[in-house]
Formats: sequence, structure tokens, C-alpha cells
Amino acid sequence: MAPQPTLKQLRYLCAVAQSLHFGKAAKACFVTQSTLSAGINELEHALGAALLERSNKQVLITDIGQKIVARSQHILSDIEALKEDAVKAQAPLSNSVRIGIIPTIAPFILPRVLPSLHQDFPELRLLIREDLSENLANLLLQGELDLLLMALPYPVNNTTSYHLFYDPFVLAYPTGHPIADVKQLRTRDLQGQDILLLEHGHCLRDHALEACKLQSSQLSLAFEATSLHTIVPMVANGVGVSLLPEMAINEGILSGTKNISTKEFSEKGVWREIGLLWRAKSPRDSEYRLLGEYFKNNRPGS
Amino acid sequence: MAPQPTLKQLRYLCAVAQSLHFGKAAKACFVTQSTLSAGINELEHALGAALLERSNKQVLITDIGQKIVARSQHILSDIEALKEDAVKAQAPLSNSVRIGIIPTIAPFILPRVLPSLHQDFPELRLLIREDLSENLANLLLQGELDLLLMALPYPVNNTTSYHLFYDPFVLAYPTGHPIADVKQLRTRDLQGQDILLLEHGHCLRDHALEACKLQSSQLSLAFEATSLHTIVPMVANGVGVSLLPEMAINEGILSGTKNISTKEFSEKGVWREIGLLWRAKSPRDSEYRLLGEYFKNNRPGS
DNA sequence: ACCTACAATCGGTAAAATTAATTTTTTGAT
DNA sequence: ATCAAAAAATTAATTTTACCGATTGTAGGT
Repeated sequence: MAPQPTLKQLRYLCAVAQSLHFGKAAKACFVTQSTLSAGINELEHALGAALLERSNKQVLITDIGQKIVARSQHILSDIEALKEDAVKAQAPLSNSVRIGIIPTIAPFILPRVLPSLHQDFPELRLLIREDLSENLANLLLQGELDLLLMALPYPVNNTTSYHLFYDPFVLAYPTGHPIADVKQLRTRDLQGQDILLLEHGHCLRDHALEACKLQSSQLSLAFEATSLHTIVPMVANGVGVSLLPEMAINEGILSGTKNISTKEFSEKGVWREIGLLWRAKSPRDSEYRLLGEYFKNNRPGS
Repeated sequence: MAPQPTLKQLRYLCAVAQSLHFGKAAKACFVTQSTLSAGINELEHALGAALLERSNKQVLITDIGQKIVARSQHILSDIEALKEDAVKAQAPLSNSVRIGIIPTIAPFILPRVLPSLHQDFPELRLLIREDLSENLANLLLQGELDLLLMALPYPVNNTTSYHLFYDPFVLAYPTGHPIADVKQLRTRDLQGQDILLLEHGHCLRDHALEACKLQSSQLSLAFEATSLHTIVPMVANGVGVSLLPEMAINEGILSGTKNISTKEFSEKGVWREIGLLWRAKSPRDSEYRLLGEYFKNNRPGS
């Protein structure tokens, strides 16, 4: 196969086209005249066309040479633009981040974080996808998402996790429910209660059960909700009690709802851990940590 | 200075972007995996950006990597277009030829040559400039013109000339003029005649004088014409005789004009030489010779 | 615990780019 | 015609780079 033209050769050609003088062009390219001469020759052979007409008095550009010069200039400026792109992309959080957030976090953290984030990193484009942990994990591994904001621990291969904060579970019960009389609420007080939880697939359910040392089989209530917002009116109607994340309450999930009371657990550790997750090999590791700072500093209730 | 990205590296990148697999990409590029790997690394360092996210299981393209890939594909296809241009330009007489023609040739040769030329070389674009020999010569040396069609000899540095044919001078005189009685016309019969010629600058004038062995000082008629077409009516009106190029007569410069007769010289050598002229270093030498063939084969009167 | 698949890395060698010096070519001037 | 000047081409030696084959390291699957 014929040798390919190189960018260096195109640079030499354009330099000659500018000065119409091999010696000057060589200087402009920081090479010796012989190097430039050889480069031009290579290009002419690679293209199989005479681009320049040389004499000892003047250098002229041929018809086809002129066309090649024009194309070369275009290509070289495209290369510059490409390099420029790379430089611009260096600024942290200046590009798109495709983030996946589980449904029990997204509505309660985004309204608070997004505005300040946009202020500090106006170039950042957050592309948000809300889905269950399992689906998000798959998308992360497939490279469809860059970052997950979810409850930890959640096992995903080759990922790095970043702790943000703990989000306590708060008991929500119908006002006047007997449990209101318990002074120091402990997880064992939940035994035998009708506890409303989200349906399978929501990790909030699993984390709540684990935090309260309950087995799924202990739940007497067969009904399972599809979102926190539908649990609230059910509790208010006396269907049962529920475990709500504090961040949801802080963000006002109960506002406007009557007949619901809440009580915090007196024990430590009745919470879920909130964190970030990304592919361990991701070159944007440091950017994601930076983003983590923002979520930390702007957590609901802080 | 940071090393420049090379086209080879961009090719490697695009290959990886296609297969998302270093080994396959390497094969597609006809290099080993280690070579490709090193190339991608160089590119990333040259740009200072992580373009790919590698693990032993999958290769993902980063956000910025995606942009660079898109630009690279664009650049690489531009390179192909450039090469394509060069190949197309290889076909002889497939590009522009900027030709300069003197006013005493152009109107009499172009109508005949252009049609057949266009038929055989439809890609050829003849850009014609009509001017005096001296001006054309300057333009040729400056590279503003590629080729001259003119009367020879005409001294121009560093040029190659190509003989086309001889164009005899024919005496034109008012019908009934005494010279009509001369049986064997010779140049010495012109002595003492009122001879109408073009003004200074037209080489036709000088060549006519030389061919007829006359001195400018021998001309009794002070008036000089600006074009052959203005000479004709003057001869018809009896102002004097003139020496017209045969090609002009063949192309019908006298048609429709009454009271003019013509007579050929009985001697050999009463002619001007018509030829092509180009810079000796021109790489299109062979194309110009080919073009010369056309002018030869389609000379006026042939 | 082993095997597999993959990209990164290493060491050696072949190829190429680059330079400084020289040669050739051309051309204007004497 | 000869000379001198200018400029690109060429040459030969050296440095640099590219490339390959083999090996290493890492994760995942069995």
C-alpha cells in the first residue's frame, strides 16, 4: 500500500505555501531545510502528484497543490480544534455526567443540590435517570451511566463507592396510634406491628428491614406500596405504620398531610447509608469525588 | 512542547471505538495489540485526556473520548478526500490550465480547437487570458499563467517552447491595386508600399517585418492599427496593403468584406512560428505537450 | 484455586526521521 | 562564456521512534 500522508508533511506543505521558500518554511517548522525538503518529497510521492514547482529562484504551487494546501489547512485547523476540545474537557465537571439515582433518593436530594451545583459548575450537564438499584447497576456496568447515587451497600463488580452520609429511618404512624406512648423507641417495638413498606426491588425495603433487624416473613401486612408518596396517605388512614427516610421528611413529604406523627429511634444505626458508586476504572474518579463533596455539603436537613 | 497527535493514533482510536476491543482493533489496523495500545496511550498523553476506560472485560469510551472520536473520523475522511483529490488530478488534462494567448492568435484558433478539446478532455478547464506577449511572459514567470500560446521566438527565461506550426503571412490589398499584377509575389515587392501594421507591442508587427526583411523605418505610413479586425476595413478603403496571418483569413476575417484581394508569397519562410511556452520546471510538461498535439492537429486550415 | 480473556508493559531490533555537510542546478551578472 | 550566488536536492551518519513478541497483571467465570 502507498504510504499515508502525515500531518507533519501537511504542516511542511502549508509552511512552504506561506513563504514560498523552503529555507524559511523549514525555520518556521523548526527543522532543517533538508528535513522539510524530504518531507515535501514524501508527501508528493504519497499522493502521487507534483504539488510544488521548484526552481532556484522561486517556488510555485501547482493547481493540484493549491487544492491540497487548502484541504491541509482545513485538516490542520481541525486538529487544533480537537486539541482544544481535549483541553476544555480538562476542567473538572465541565462535561456531561450521566447519573442514576434510586427513586427513594432522587426527589429528596435533587431540589437542594442542583441549584448550588449549577452555580459552581455551570458547564456541568447532569443527565439523570431514576430507576431501581439493580437496573442502575447494569446500566453503570454497560457504560450507559457514569455514576450512581444510591443506598449502600450494594454489590457491583469493579466499582468504587463513596460514602456520603447516613439517612435515619423514622417511624411514621397514625396520630393516636398506641406506639405514640413509647418514650424510647427501639426497633424491637416494631414486632407485631403492621408495617407498610415498598414492594420488592426497592432497596429501601431491604435496608429498612435490615436496620430494624426484621425478617420479611415477620411482616403480617401483605400489601406493598409502589412509592413513598403512596405510603403516606395509607399510614394517615390507619392502615399501618411505616419507616420513612429522614431525608424524605426533611424535604416535606408529610407536609399537608394530617393524622400522621413521626418518632425517631433512640438507637444508633437505624439508618441507611447513602453513597456514590462508579466503575473503579473510570478516569473521572476525581471528578466524582468532587461531586460527592457537593452532595455531602448539601444533604437534606444539613 | 507537548507532542502532536498523529493520524495513525487517530486511526487507532477510531478502530477501538468501532470494535471496543484492543485486539480486534489492532488486527483491523494491521499492527499488534501492543503497538495499538502504545499508540492510544501516546494520544491520550498528547491530548492530556483519558479517552478510553479500559478493564480486562470491556472498553468504554469516555465523554470527551466520544467527541475526539467524532472529530477524528471527520479528519480521517478529510484525509481520504485529499488523497482522492490527488488521484483525480493524475488524469492528464483533468484540471485547470491557465493559458495566455496573444490577440493575433486567440480569435483564430480557439473556435476550432475548443470543441474537440472539450470532447476528449471534458474535465479540462481552460482559463484563457488574452494579452500582449510581454505581459503574458511576466504572468507566466509569476506563476499566474501556466501556458502561453504565442508567436515564437520570444525570449523568456527558463521556459520550454513547443513548436506547433508555421503561419504564413498573406498580402491583403485593395482590389485593383497595382500589386495584383505581380505574378510571383516576393517580399521585395513590398518596398515602397504603404503597409498597414499593428501598433508597437504586438509581436505580429515585428514578426511580419522580420519575415519580409523590412525595417520599421522603411514604413512610410505613420498610422498603426490596434487590431487585425480594424486593419481589414482600412485596406478595403484603399489606405494601403497589409500582411495578414493565414490563420486569420482561414477563420474568415475577410468574409463579408468587399474590395479586398489576397496573394500568397511565392518564397518560403514568409511566416511566423506559432508555439507553446511554459516554465521549464513545470511538472505538467507532458500535459502541455499533449495539449500541443491538439493545437497541431486542429490548426486553422488543416 | 485454576483457567481464560484482556490490556499493559518490557526488551530488543528494525525502520525512520533528522541533521550537518556537500552537491547539483539554475540564473543573473560580469 | 564564464563566474558567482542562491536555493533546493542529496548524502552519510546518528539519533529517535515504531514495532513486535513475550511476559505480566487483573478480573471473572468455572
